[in-house]
Amino acid sequence: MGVDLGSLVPSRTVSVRELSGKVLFFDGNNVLYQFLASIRGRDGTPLKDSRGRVTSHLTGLLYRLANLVEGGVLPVFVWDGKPPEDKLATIQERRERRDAASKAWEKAKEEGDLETARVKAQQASRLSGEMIEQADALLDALGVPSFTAPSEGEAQAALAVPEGEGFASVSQDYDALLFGAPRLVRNLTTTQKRKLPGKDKRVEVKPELIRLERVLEELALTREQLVGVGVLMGTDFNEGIEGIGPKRALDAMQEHGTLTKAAKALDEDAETLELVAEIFLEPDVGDVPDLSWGPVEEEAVVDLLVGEHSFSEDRVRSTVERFSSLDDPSRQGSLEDFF
DNA sequence: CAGGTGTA
DNA sequence: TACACCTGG
Repeated sequence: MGVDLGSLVPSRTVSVRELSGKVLFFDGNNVLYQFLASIRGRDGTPLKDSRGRVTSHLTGLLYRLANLVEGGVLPVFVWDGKPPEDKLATIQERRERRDAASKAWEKAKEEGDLETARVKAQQASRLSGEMIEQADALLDALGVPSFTAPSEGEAQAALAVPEGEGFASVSQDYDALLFGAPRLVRNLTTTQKRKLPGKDKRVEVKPELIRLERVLEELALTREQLVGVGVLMGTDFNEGIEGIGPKRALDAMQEHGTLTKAAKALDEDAETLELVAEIFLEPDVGDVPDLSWGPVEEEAVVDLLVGEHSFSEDRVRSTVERFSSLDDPSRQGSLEDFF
């Protein structure tokens, strides 16, 4: 998922406390997918309500947001609209991979191989339109604003982030940087521990802040060149080149300056790669609507989570209390008015 | 993922 | 108090 820039980009750890009072634009689909893939029982089965419908995305959203809002964060969720045409081939491949994982999961479960079952179950995760609707209804009841992007939520979130320290994108994917997000927060959890993929163990992961300006400075690249690095390595929209990882992609862009020249030097189809670069450099985004936080509608949250999805009422009510900081009426209107 | 509980 | 383990839904 996303472009693997981790080994190249400089970052600093950041605490939730430091993010207090800041407006964070969440890549909603990315965040829900993380919950769906990680909030699971021992054999890899996600949490479900009494009717058998998956609830991992709702559990994750409720508790994650409770911590952040309690810490003073002002969240905004951005959902994916229509996938870009260019992405269709990749999406098709992904569907095939998921189907294969799904079959392997069933097989591993039959054979009692729990570890493999868990891994395959995660790979089989899929986020449905219904899950997004449920999550959006929950946000609405909690007083957290959301909107849908024309296309990629990641791109919309990245470009919605104004200049200024009061704002950042939130996603696990480095793609946000290619789309031009001035600041990106990754690993935004409160307990600083995260389950290792596949293992039933947790490892310390601290939230980190990445500044695009700093990345470009450090790597001595323009944003166009950074996109070139990503495209050479492979993104959600293209496969990448065999034998080219972060190091060689960076070297190639530093040496040749443009993606076209680097591609030619590597004997690759420059035209196709430039088309992929265009997705990042000319993303399909729209205007950011006026945003407002609160009030928190406790009864609506209870109806949804307890009535509809079998959550425990006591737990829900006490968690909803933690959203009270959003009831401040000064937090309504357009973004420029906040700071 | 995050909170709660058991154990030393 | 610290941390491994379990549950939630």
